[in-house]
Amino acid sequence: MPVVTLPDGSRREFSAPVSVHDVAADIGPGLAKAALAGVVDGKEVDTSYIIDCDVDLAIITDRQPEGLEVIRHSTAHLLAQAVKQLYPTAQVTIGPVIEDGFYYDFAYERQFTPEDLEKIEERMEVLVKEDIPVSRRLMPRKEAVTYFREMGEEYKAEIIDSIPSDEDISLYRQGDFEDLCRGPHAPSTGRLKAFKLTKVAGAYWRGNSDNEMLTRVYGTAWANKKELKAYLRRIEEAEKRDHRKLAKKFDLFHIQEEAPGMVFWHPNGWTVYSTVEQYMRRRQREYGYKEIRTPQLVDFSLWRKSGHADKFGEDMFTLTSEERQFAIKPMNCPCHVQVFNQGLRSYRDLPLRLAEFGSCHRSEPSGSLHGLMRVRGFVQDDGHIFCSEDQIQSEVSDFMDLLHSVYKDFGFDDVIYRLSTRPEKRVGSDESWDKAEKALADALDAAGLPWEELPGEGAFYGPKIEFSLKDCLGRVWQCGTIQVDFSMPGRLEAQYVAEDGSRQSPVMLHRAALGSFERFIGILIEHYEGAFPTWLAPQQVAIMNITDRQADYCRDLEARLGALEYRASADLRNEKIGFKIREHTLQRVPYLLVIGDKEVESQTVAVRTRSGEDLGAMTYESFLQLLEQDVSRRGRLSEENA
RNA sequence: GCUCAUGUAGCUCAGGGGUAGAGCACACCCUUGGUAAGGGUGAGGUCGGCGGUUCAAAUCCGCCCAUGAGCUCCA
Repeated sequence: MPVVTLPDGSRREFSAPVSVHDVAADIGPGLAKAALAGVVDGKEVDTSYIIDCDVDLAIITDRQPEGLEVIRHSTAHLLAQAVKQLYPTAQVTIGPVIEDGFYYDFAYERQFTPEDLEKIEERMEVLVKEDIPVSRRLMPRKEAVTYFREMGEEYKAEIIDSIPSDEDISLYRQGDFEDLCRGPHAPSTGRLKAFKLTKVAGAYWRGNSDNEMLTRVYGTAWANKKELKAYLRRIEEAEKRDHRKLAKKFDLFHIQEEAPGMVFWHPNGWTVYSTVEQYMRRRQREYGYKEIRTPQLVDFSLWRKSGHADKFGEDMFTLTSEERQFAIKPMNCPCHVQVFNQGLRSYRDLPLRLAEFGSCHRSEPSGSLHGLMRVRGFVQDDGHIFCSEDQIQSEVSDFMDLLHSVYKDFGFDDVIYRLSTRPEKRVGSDESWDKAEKALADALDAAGLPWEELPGEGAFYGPKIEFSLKDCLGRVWQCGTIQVDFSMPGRLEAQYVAEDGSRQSPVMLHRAALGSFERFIGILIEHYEGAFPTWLAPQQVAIMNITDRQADYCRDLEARLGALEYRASADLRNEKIGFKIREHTLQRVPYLLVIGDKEVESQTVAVRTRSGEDLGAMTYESFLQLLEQDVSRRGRLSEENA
């Protein structure tokens, strides 16, 4: 006599064991139709699961996130079934749910092509129409291994071996296809109504590049066609914002074959870049940093000493001159230690904050290059703080202050904090780690920030905080970081004289707010879709004459604004005003000044914004005030000032 | 680095074993026009590079380079 308690607290009593589906049907026919799975006493089960004792039950439909996962997982199985029918010698491996969809990896004699994808998707549609019921059964481990091995599914057999021995091995069958799976699954293939295979790609077995490469099929699946369509539209939106596309449209930068992964900045892009750089320079000076500059080429022996040669030797660009081997610096830290090491340092010098817009080169794998987001030549807004252990917390707090106000100025209000703590392999005493981890955590807590701990994810030389920001599409980008380093100062013999006259190694904090200028500007381009706020806009004001009669007045305005360091230029081309407005609006110039006889006569400017708003005629002084206000607000979303 | 795809005019793209195409951009001419595209004329390409097959290759084949999507990696 099972009693079923539903999430709303209501109870239903049954005279005999019932399935989840029966309970749903007892509640209502609509729910019975919508049920995809159930949660019995906290465990996800199929709708066919038999309840034979008193339980808590929640019915899962496609309205819940769990339901969507079931749909995606079942669609992955549907994909595998279609593949096995079309390519019987293909072996199935794994097919998990991922964000917005799923994938399935197959081992096959060749990689699938986009044409295969079309065929597979067609077959999936056929299988959905057939509405094949899905059933589950249990099998002892050994038997399961033999079962899959006999089917020629070596990978599946291997997976079973890695399942903890106390777990049941469950198999799901739909028609001619049976797969190892924990479940739950949709009750039949007919329930899968909105999916699309999106791409094929290679992927290594078990994610290890030493293993063979499988062929992976990616797909997306949703509760209904409408959601699928909305998803595809979202993808299109993101593609429109692609910084590589916008770079062409707005003439910001280019990358060419002869210098893969390195950026040729054009005047427009470089204006943004140098504005960001000058801004960072000013902000860091405010926070007590001394700017320095260190060499690009450094003898390989320093990289051996710092330990980078061992770990990253292959990924450094090297060259030989007069029989000496050099590396182009992949990072700035060892060079900053060299600056610290000049002269005898006292505890009174601490904390010493050194900053460099350090140009670095790393030989990133060719396949990983991606526009400005992953490059081989980049510039970090790098900084190193040499301090004592006691100073860590206040230094971290100060840095977070700086970082927040910087992010706000760039229009990012949403920051995610992650603290990575000691890994198994590490240097430094446990006491030092205790102290450093606590200092970082305390700094986060003191600022009242929500943070997540990533245990064991710290670097071997110390714990770190990573700062990620969310752009306007909700995408997360890791930019800032602050890392405690117990190792490098010792390796590179950095010392200071302590109060008691003894020699001590300082703690070194590595920190960056933007990460790399390249990547950060890439993020800015996508965040703003090329419509930079006025302080960053490559061109801030376009001055357009209606006829040649106003040319001199336009040139005069251009000169006056230029003298005040505004980026204004006159467009005196023999074109109609509508044409010029269209062009500069598309180029996202914040302010368009229309100059006709009326404006010359009254010595005013007619102002139009890039959003199409007509602000009417105003005096030059009024416009200047408007412009100044806009620029000084930077990218801040709220009215408060820096 | 691995897998698959792609590479044609400045840009976006069509074409495809037999004289290289469009739109936009560009140049010149006409037009001096008040808030998102005025008209005409013209110039522009060794079809990513190297090699092969062929009477003939941008087209088919091989290698290389770069790019794109993933995988691996990311101090």
